[in-house]
Amino acid sequence: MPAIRTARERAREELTREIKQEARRQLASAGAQQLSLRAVARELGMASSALYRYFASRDELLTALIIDAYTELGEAAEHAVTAEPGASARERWRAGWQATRDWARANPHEFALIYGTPVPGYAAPETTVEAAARLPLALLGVVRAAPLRPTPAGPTLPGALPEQLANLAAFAAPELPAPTLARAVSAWIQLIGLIGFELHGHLVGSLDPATDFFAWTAEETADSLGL
Amino acid sequence: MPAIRTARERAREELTREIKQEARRQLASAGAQQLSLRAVARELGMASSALYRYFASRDELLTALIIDAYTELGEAAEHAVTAEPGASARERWRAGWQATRDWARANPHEFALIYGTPVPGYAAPETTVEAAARLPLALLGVVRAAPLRPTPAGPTLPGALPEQLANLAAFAAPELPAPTLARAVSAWIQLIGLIGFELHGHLVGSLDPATDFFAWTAEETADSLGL
DNA sequence: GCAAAGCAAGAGCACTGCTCTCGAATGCGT
DNA sequence: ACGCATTCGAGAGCAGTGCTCTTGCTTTGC
Repeated sequence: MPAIRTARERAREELTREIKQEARRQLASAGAQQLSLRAVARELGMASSALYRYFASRDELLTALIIDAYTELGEAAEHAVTAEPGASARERWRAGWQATRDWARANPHEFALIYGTPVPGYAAPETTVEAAARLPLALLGVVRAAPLRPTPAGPTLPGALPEQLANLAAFAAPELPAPTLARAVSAWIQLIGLIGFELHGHLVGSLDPATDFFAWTAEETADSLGL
Repeated sequence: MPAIRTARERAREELTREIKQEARRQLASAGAQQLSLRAVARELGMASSALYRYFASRDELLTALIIDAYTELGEAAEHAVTAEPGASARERWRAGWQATRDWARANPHEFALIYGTPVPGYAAPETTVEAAARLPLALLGVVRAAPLRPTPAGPTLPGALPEQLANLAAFAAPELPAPTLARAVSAWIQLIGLIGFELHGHLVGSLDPATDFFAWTAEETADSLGL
């Protein structure tokens, strides 16, 4: 793709960006439910129908926002786990967890968009999975790079789980023992689940604010992995 | 409340039930997003405006469905953990987990409604919390009734967490040690988080179908609690 | 038996996502 | 430098939404 482009192409790109930007603003202030194409167009001073030259549908706009959110969260985590070169694996694990929670609390609607109920009937095109994988891969990177202490043997892996884990390990972490990989996936779910619970009010009246419980959970999962 | 009621009251009650029933049908087939008051009214052969005599708003109808879903899930779990009188604590734990997943897979939209993104701006009136508590209390009941094996001391409880856990224990499980209670909450989050991941497609391409991973997680959490 | 309360229905408002059409601006090949 | 095809913005319009208000009718309680 050449750096030199026609005025039309540049205008198109810029407008596409502006639309996403305005949509994101509305998303952040009112949530995905309330995101309205007409309101976006209104705010941008254009006809609502003109918007369809840039996004074929509301869902397509949302999908673009989903990818952006995954990417942003993934980058935040990646940056956190690599920020301190001399940091121990446990410190990097902690940093990754904290960065994830911080991002989620700063962008609750974006978090809900990617880890909450899928908004349309269910549209996760291939394009999203790469962006979606960045957070778990960043966390997994910490585990892979760490000298793992031995951990108590857990329950035996039932049924097809060893095979599933082997397939997963094949492209994500070939050197990791299957139980460790399983615990890493568990930790990822625990991370997202806990943040979701906190954000969606399921801990109100018990462990809310969840700051300390979150920190404890980070340590507990690190322990379970042998970090 | 007397068993004898005016025809009007009986009609009102019956219609309220029918509205919820039809709403639930639409919820189950298309999700909360698509639930339309007008469509419900249409299906029931009445004017949409008449519906507002029974539910003040769409959100109120949804809240009613939320309470029903919490209750149903809670009852399913309660039944599961008490079904086999002679069962061991671990077996009852397993049964509670399985029942939760089974219900969620049979009622994915209902599950998303209660444990996904809050649909309105955020309306969790007091009425919902009692119903919402049934599932975690049912699972906690298994832990309380069990003779717990000693478990490795986990990370120290940071900051205000001991106090939060003490408050929680005060009305939910006074006899449980704080770390065990914390692990129980973690297990609850793990349960819901894992089901959410499975249902919302976050495990596609890795550990989906999640049946075996789910079973393994149930064992792992039971281990961590000393069940 | 009658006033009061509860009720259903219709019209209507302000929205929504989305489509189609039509003139204007733009880019490319000649 | 011109002409044509593509791209674009805007407007009108469709079908649908949640919700309100008014208008009559039915049931209830005194």
